[in-house]
Amino acid sequence: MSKKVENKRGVVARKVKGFRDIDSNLNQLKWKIINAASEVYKKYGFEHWDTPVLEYADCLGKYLPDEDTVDKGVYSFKNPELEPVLRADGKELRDDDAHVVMENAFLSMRYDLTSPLARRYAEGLLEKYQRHQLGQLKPPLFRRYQFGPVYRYEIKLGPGRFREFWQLDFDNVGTNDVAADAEVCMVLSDALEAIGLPRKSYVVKVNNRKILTGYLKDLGVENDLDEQNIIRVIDKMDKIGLDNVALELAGGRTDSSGAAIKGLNLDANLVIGIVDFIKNFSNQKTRQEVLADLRNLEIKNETAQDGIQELEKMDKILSTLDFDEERVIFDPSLVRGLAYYTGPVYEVESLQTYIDAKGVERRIGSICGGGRYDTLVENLLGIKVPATGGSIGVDRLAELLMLTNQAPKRKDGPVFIAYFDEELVPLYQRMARDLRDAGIETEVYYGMDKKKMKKQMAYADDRNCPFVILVGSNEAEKGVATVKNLKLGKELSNTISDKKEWNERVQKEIPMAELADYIKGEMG
RNA sequence: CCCCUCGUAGCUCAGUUGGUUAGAGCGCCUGAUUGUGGUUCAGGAAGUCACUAGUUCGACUCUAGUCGAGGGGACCA
Repeated sequence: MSKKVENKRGVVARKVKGFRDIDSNLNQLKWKIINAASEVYKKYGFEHWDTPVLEYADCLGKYLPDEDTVDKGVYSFKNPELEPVLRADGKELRDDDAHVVMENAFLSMRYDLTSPLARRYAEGLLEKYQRHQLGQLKPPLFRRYQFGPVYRYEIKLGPGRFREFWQLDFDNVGTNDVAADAEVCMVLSDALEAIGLPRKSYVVKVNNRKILTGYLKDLGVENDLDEQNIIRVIDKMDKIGLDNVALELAGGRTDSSGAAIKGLNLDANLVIGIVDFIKNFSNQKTRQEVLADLRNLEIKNETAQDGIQELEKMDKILSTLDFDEERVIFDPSLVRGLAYYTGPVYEVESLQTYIDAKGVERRIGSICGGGRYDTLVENLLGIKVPATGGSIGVDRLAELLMLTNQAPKRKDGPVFIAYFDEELVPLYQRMARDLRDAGIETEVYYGMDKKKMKKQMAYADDRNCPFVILVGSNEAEKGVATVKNLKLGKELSNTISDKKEWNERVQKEIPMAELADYIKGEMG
């Protein structure tokens, strides 16, 4: 560290914990993912929408903060502006003197892209119809894709787990057709392959919540809360294994670190029933085999039978389009933790592994998720609007590509024009403009230490510039530019130790008028 | 929030049972080369050993607490 300097303002520049600065390399990768997936989404007919980062807290879901702080993982605060309080019918609430009641509403930063979608959709309906007519309304079909940052106040941060991260969603609102669910699986698969994941390096896992829900009903689980708790435990299957799932369903367990995890204390028969169900599907089977197994269970519950039929329909579509088990499998033990899923659920698991810094082989795990959520809009409007969609975790996927060395190579920097003389600055700018007009990314040196050619070269090298253009008084008089090929120089540096020879082989004088054409030709 | 491990130069890390002046590699800076990135060579700067208190003649080293990081767990719309 250099000498300690007193900070006169007393401010320490620092990044907020859990948030990230993203350099140009990571940005390159991130936008490659976004662009490739967006093209696929568009091809399926989804439209590009954006919504604001801030929403009214009550529109975002079940989280209604009571204090001016982050609540249950959602960043929330009071709007500094006073606004009218609205009644359920959209009219302004008034007090006894007919004055509009004003308040500072709670605002929240979005924690996913699905809730703002529900808000947008519901708002559109509310504008067109009075609330009392909504009951008879056939909800219109709306299909959009959207990407952007979402925010969660995560308590424990870890690799690949941030408080600001990007999602890449596509959704169908206003359809109960299971064909749309089959399509979601195909979109996810196509998108991942467009991004560059090889076939068989990932698998889309599909299940239907209705099957488990119905099965549990047969076992006597009627209560929604019990069902949620059971689902949450089953969701941990991958992580903790079947035996520990059984323990958590029953009396609880003590994990390897010695921490006690309390169980759900379910009835022993119920636990056996659930474990038996999951056990059936612990081995990889074909979709047909899974369907046969499900039918053989002879679950009486109608909801469960619905779910099985929906899976059958999805299988028919997927099979017709040659989406075989290499891409999409059925896994009845897949549940996903989220409460709002009502039917088909999907999750994409990366099958790739990597070796971490300590030499341990690790798996990447889930990179996409999705499912059918038929009650999300209902929570806002009171009318049932079926919807289904999926989402790619952009940051997770970017990390996967980095860890498995599939990230694109570092991009070339711009062509770099070195500085020699103040009088030549207009010429430098002229050259830069001509190169840019020819479609070449070009930069003129503006650094503070212009006197030092070494500094300029080091800067260009740092930026991974392919060419440096040197025009001093010698070149200016002759009407030429010395073009130095940094990339070639890098290659030759292994074989040449003499500086002069090195420069001679790597540099060329080019007439000013031919500069753009020459560089264009060299860059291919 | 719970458990474990760790905190020494910008980075990655050495540092003898507690002993006098805390080291290396990489990076950075200067020069050989005042018009040139690599390589080579010669030099140089840089650390309150996370912080606070305690034990001790003496603490980077031991103890406690605080803060921070990593790993595991709980949670995860």
